[in-house]
Amino acid sequence: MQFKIHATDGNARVGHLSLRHGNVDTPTFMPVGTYGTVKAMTPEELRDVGAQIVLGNTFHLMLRPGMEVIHQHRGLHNFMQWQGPILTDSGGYQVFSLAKMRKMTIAGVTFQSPVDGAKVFLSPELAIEIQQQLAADICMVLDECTSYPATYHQAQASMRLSLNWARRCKDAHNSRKSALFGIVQGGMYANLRKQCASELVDIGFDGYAIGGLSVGEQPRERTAMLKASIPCLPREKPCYLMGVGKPEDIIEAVQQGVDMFDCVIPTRNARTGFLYTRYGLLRIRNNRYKEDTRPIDENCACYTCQRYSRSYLRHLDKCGEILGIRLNTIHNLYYYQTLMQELRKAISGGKLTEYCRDFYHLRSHAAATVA
RNA sequence: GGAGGGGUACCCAAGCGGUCAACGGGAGCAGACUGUAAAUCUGCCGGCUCAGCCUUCGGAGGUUCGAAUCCUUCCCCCUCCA
Repeated sequence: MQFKIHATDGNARVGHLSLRHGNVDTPTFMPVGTYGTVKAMTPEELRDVGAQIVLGNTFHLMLRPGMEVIHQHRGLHNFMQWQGPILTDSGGYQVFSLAKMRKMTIAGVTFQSPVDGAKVFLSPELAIEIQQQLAADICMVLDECTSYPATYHQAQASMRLSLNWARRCKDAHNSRKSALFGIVQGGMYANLRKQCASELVDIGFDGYAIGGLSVGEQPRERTAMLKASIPCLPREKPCYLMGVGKPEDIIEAVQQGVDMFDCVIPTRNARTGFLYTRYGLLRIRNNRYKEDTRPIDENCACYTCQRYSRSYLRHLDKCGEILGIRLNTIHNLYYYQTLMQELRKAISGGKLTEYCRDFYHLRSHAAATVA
């Protein structure tokens, strides 16, 4: 893996990531494809929407279809027919999201499978082995995504466990074909974040992620954690903010120096009729769009906006038609990719501040326009 | 013509003397989703001067302290037999 920074603007930077299956321009947004598919999208549609790299999930894929099947396809790329780069999450998020159905020890996590209820064990070593079998371009260490709120002691214990696991992941990682990223934890405590970041850097990773955010905290807490963590990380390595976020969250984090993002929001919200526009959120289910013949966003060049009216999309949503989900997803992903492209352009041109100002300005005048 | 069954809020549908403004669904309206157990979940859904009151369970009348629930009668639907 190679990472080159081409331009900076404040803490923000534009870079280029060379991975085994292709290249990625940063800051980048990675659509989430937990089960080996970005829901409702074909790989061609993903590419057309501008995605350069997608996520897969260790935990879910090891349960279903299981590594035997993936192995028969010689990896996840062939299996899902996405030939671009893939980053796999380790299962650390499931430690958080499936908290009611797992038990943790220093050795690893025992989950109750959400598929059939069976006991499933995941350790740092296993998480890496599986990600290597998936042929991920970027593997993530197994971590504990600390829940929120957490006391200082809880956050500290959680961070220590994640560090222990990070070391073991580093030891287990034996393939030069994939990169390995460490993950900063530490709850909402700046000194824990700093400590965790420093110790990860001592271990040495190809890139560094900031995890355990967007778990219920206030935006200002999140920013504070970014400000605590990022300066402790090597600037020449990619910085990945996990699971974030909404457009405004991404803009904030890019200004802090984050290079990579992933989030289910554009895809999940597309399925529930929340569409993103430069003017803000548009809830396509709302009655006000019943007879609205305009596209979602008149300035959007996506497949959906080039063809379909708000009225039609609302109709599809109301009828529960699959096409509605697909068209909405195409739009939201296109919006996100365009946002990233514009951010890269703004940084390259040294105009990030202006870009951000315009972003918020358009939104503040949004309500009327989206109507 | 004869014998049965039924008419409940926008729709379907429970209730069969009080705890019923009336179970459930659906539709409708609004909201939420941040490394996806999510094409999911939540709230509202007769009216009002809203911790109370008013008008509702095909129509009209009656019994009762009290009825959507019992009786009488009328209207309308459905099934079977002639």
